[in-house]
Amino acid sequence: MKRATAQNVAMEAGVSKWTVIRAFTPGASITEASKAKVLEAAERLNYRPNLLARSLATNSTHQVAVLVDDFANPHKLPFLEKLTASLQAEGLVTMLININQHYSHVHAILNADQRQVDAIVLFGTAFRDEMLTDHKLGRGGPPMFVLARDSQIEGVPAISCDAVVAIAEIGEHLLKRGYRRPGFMAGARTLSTALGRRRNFKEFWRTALGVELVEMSAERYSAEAGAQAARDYLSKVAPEDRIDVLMCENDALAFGAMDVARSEFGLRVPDDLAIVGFDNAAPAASPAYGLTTYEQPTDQMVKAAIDMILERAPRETVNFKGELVVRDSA
Amino acid sequence: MKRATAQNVAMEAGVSKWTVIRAFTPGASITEASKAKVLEAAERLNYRPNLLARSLATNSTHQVAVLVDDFANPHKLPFLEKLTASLQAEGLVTMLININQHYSHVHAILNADQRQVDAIVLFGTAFRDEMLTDHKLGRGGPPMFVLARDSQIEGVPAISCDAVVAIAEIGEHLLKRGYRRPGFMAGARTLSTALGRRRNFKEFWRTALGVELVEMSAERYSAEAGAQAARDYLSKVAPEDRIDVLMCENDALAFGAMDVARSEFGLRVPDDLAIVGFDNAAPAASPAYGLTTYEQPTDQMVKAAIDMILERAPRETVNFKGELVVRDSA
DNA sequence: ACATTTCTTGCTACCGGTAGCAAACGTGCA
DNA sequence: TGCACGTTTGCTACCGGTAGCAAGAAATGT
Repeated sequence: MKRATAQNVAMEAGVSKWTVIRAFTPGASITEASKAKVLEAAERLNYRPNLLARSLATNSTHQVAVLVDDFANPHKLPFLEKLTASLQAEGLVTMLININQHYSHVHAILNADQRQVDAIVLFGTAFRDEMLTDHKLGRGGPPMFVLARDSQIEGVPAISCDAVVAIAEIGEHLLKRGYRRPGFMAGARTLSTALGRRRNFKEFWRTALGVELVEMSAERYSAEAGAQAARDYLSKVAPEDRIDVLMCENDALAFGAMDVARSEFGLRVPDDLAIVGFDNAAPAASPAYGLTTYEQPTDQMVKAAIDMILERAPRETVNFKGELVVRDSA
Repeated sequence: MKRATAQNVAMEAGVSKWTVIRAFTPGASITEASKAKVLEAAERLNYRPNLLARSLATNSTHQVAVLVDDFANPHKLPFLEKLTASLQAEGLVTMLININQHYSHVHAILNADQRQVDAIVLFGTAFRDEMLTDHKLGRGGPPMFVLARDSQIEGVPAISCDAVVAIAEIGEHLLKRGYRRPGFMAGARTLSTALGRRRNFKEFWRTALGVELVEMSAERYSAEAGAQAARDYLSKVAPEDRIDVLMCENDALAFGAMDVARSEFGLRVPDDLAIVGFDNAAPAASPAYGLTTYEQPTDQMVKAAIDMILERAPRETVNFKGELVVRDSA
């Protein structure tokens, strides 16, 4: 059984289809009498307006594509929750696109564009800027934004947490606590994102103490990859030559590293090895980890992204200051 | 600048718009010559077909609404990853809808329906069956499915993990390990879902040992709520009167309970209190928790859901057997 | 009572595609 | 050269709404 259209309701109510539309358009010019008549007929036929047809006519879908490529990061879930809730509060709906080996960013952007989304939010880490600059959508394409990562892409503003300030805060804290042999674990060696935090952290120690950073790289941004990278390092380097504090590019890596340090190498955290993460993912707060980490100002970031999408704010890169969360691990 | 339409390309290439459409329709009847001509003109104008218009004409959007209401459960993320990836592999796109206090199931279903989605997947826990039975979409509405939960709703098949078998397996394991004073922590006392696992578990112990289950309820399905529920119980009951094993309705609750038991009450897990979860969320595998839990057959479930959506399988409730994952906690 | 203003209703045209029929085209064969 | 046939192309009608104009109805003023 096909669904009822405005035309069907119109016939049922004995009016024209435009009167039916008006009955469903808030603030439209229509008498109470005909509105009631239409609404009753609509009820009888179980009429629900077709938003697809409306979108086609109004040239606006109220849909926002959100591209996610690192589901391994547990922090994605609460962030996604806030993002979807805030979008919905503005009458926007989320098209969630999973970027993976079988579904590239370019593919996703093309698809989202053809579905006439109002905006595309790149909410991930694993893409290279070149991917996107190569593929300009040209005229009429939806505006794009990068969320929770920086971006050098021309015409694609980024909404992110201020990495310079964050790293400086973390560095100062570690310095004050007396750590002197720092290490850094990056999540994916090839990405320009990784370079940001790493470079800042490296620079910090060089300037502060003239000390060189020990660098290691995990294959991906996951606890398993972090565990493996830590295992590689710890089994290679003798206890007396080891770093005394490890900064991980995100919490997922930190959890893996801490697990390995404690259970496979019998190290005490923070006494033998201090660990710092980034994101303040849920398990970080648990006494099982007690991870010192850095919390991104997700509320502000989400708000800023939505303001840009709705053109309530200028579409330009913005940074927000996050907050250092000190716990037991460092 | 507005985007180019088939009509624009047609004029540019000196053909009719239908020929342009054919150039973009695989297998359509068109000569190589005109196809090349059209494609070249399309390239010049940067033409991309409008899927909205196509959806309106073909009456199929290739969009599936996925309603999620428990973002607090870390297990949702990998599950969502699989679901979106599999949908995309079939050419379907995910409309992610966040159900919360400000956005009800009914609201979400109405919206998804008006956007003409091809199917609606209820991927959550917090809804009551009545909510949905009350609100039948009537003729022409998209098919609905319940994923990872059971459902008694008429006409809404459920794809879930067999709770009876799961609870029996867990019970047998605990019995064999010698636990005799069982407790159960539910995530939300009011929901019928909760009743399933709880009832089965209760029944199991009653039948096996004639023992009564100690029941407790958390406010929500989150680590914090689990922690609070455990705190309430442990501070109320003297050590000698306590349960010796606690089955939690999901891992998130178990993590919170374990944290509290160990760090606030100095209990050893599993010696003083054994703990079992459900879902096999990522942190369960970590040595920090080593949680004995039950893994749902997510791959099978996702596949089954998609087969039903695409009508490759009959649309009827199915159950799949999961797997007990024994670790240190029980 | 009649002119004028305002509100309500119906209309045409349009959004950008798809479906399927009919005409135009090119080709093979007698 | 003429005819039948299959292929290619263009056409009308349609999907279900929106925009904005114009005619008709009702309310207001004098």
